[in-house]
Amino acid sequence: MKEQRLMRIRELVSQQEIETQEELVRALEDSGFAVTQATISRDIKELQLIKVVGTNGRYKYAIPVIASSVTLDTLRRKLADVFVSQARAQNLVVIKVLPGNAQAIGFMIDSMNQAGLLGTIAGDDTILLVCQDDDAAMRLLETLLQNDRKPVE
Amino acid sequence: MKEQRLMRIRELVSQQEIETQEELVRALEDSGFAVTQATISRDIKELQLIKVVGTNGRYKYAIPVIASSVTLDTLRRKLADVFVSQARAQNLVVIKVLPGNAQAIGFMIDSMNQAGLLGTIAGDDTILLVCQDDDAAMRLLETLLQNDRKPVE
DNA sequence: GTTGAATAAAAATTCAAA
DNA sequence: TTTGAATTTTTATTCAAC
Repeated sequence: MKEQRLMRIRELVSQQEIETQEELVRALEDSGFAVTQATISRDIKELQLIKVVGTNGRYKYAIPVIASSVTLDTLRRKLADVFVSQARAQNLVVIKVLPGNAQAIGFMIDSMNQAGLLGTIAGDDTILLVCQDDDAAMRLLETLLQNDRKPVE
Repeated sequence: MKEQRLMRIRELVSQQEIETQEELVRALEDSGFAVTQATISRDIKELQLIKVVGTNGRYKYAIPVIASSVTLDTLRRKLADVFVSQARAQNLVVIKVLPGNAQAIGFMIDSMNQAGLLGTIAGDDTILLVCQDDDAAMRLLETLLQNDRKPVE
């Protein structure tokens, strides 16, 4: 039942302006799901829905852009597809990819707003990642290239 | 004073994990800004910060991806830099750009989650945008290429 | 227009239960 | 593991002041 409810929540949130969890409770009721605010609060956390300010200045729930486009996972997969080599020099990381792919990957990395990553420059097949310090650079590399990891739990 | 505070909030939020507004109040205090939670609540709304679920399962404030990276404006500027030609055939839009730039632009367009845009395919210098219908295609083109517009107000 | 104190409103969590 | 009732915590807003 939970699965269906979660799906319905996504639908509802993307279709109509849901301002509060209570409102969502009511909308779900209309859809045949009887739950309380407590449950909805958990659902929202699980779905990673966010509360954004709409054009009318009021809050509403929304599906985050990051969830719909650039996830770490899609980035890793894409990177794995075009990856050529990787090197680190202190706080700098240089990643080489197949020709023509650097900009797209660079942009994806940029979009992730990784902590400790100061900036990204991409040419045709090379991406330069400028990190805050050596440690941040190491962590970033790990994060990006760790695409063999099994989901936890 | 408010301006500086807003900027500092952005900084704080992107640098450290701020879980609640009270925490932000304290962090601001350390930075020399004395404000209450009420003000922070307004600031957060104004900055359109969102509360997201972090990797540790706890909530934290964040700058929304759409606001921090791909705005329509940055996309238009970038597109203007590399734009070569544009054509529409019914619900399809084909944009030609300088060699090696199609993927990055395609990805940016994709990230914007434009309504009516079903999908994007990018090669080396060509981007194909598949829209819901002719109208959506026309509107998308307008949106993308309208880089001569003065900021309102 | 901006703010804080107080308050209302909303959301997260605890705790017990199934 | 999932849930609701109750509760706590957090956040938004009201209202007065500046």
